[in-house]
Amino acid sequence: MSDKTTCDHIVEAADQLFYRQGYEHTSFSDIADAVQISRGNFYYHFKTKAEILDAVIDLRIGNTRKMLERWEGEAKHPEDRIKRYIHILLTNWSKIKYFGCPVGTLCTELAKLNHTSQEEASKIFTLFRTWLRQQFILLGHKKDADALAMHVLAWSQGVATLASTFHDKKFVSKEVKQMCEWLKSYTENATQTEYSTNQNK
Amino acid sequence: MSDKTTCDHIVEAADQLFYRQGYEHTSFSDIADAVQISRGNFYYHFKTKAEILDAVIDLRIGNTRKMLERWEGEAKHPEDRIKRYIHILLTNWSKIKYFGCPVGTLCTELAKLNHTSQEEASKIFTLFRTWLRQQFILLGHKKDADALAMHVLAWSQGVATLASTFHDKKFVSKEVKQMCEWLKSYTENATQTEYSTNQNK
DNA sequence: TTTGTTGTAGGACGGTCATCCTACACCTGC
DNA sequence: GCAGGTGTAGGATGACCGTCCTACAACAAA
Repeated sequence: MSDKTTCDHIVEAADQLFYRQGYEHTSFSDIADAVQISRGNFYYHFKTKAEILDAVIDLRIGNTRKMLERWEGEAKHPEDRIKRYIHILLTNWSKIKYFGCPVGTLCTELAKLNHTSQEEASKIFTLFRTWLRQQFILLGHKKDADALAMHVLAWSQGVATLASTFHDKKFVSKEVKQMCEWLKSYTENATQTEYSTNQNK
Repeated sequence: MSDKTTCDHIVEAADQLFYRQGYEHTSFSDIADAVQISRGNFYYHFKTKAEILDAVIDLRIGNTRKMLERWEGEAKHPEDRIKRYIHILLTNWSKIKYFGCPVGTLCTELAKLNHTSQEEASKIFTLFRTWLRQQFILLGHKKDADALAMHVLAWSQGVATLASTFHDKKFVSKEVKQMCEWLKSYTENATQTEYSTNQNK
């Protein structure tokens, strides 16, 4: 906390505001108020709003990477790891209820703005995709791993979207349960022994 | 075409622009340019931007209702009707590729803006939900009908979101195929005879 | 012809936005 | 003490936004 720079604080505040209000609907003043900093002083840290966005995306990529690594430490079995992903829908329910999935909603917004950082934002999705794929490979689904990863991604995305529209936790719980059952059917005939903790490179 | 009022043209142009650029990112000038009308003259037709949004939502509700009725005429078997819904992902691919699902993205945006018309927009979702539920009831899944409807809704939403992020048509085709297969498993043991064309009321 | 309604054109308004500039406080090294 | 880098404060700028107003064209009814 003490060693965080003003720059870090700006990016963290922007991260939250972009999630809750959207990128475009968040002004410099909003961020300035959140960080308790002079509005005009932003130029010293970030030349443009797009630069803040890129920093926010980088932050999210970093945080996601850390989270995935943590999950790998906490759960050795790939099924349990994938379950961690699925369960974000419940653990982050209080936010998802109002603002949906931070990744999906950002990508959607940037697509409509035809923003330069669209591809950069999609990298957060790709991070999850690659990680999920790796888990499915470990489960023995080498050929279908990417399709399975995309399927999990899409499923959770859809649930998040409907969750924020209807604010219905029972629906989310039901879908999470279904996803876990579906996952189980892809786990049962997998060899239990040879899971490697090593990722790609 | 000839009997359309200026008002209709405004709403139709706004409908398209809200879909492609988002509600907030679309200005009065944008709509005015599209309709070839004086910018300041909007006040005569719509007192506020929110009023245009409500008109757009009403238009979408009307169009959706018409489409569902058309589907009912074209397909007598509930499975085929639900398939029509699933296949929008492919028939509207050229738009979904860039802008996602018009319903989901609007609801998501309005949620972040904390806009008054959030509930109104969610009615478009509810329209699909109710219709899908009815089809599942006709398929003999009286008890689970709503959950199944929500599942189809969520699944297609997620696919649309990832489709607009990765622009990958193969993925969409694959998921559509899977959805149809999944649907089939809920159709096979349904009684083939007694499908009623009558809806609720 | 006059009156009134309906619709349009174009610009004025107050506000907000991203951006940019300048003045100033703080600190470190000389 | 002084110079120079680092960070901050606060306001200026110009563009754009939603909103609103007024003048005017077109047409129908009186």
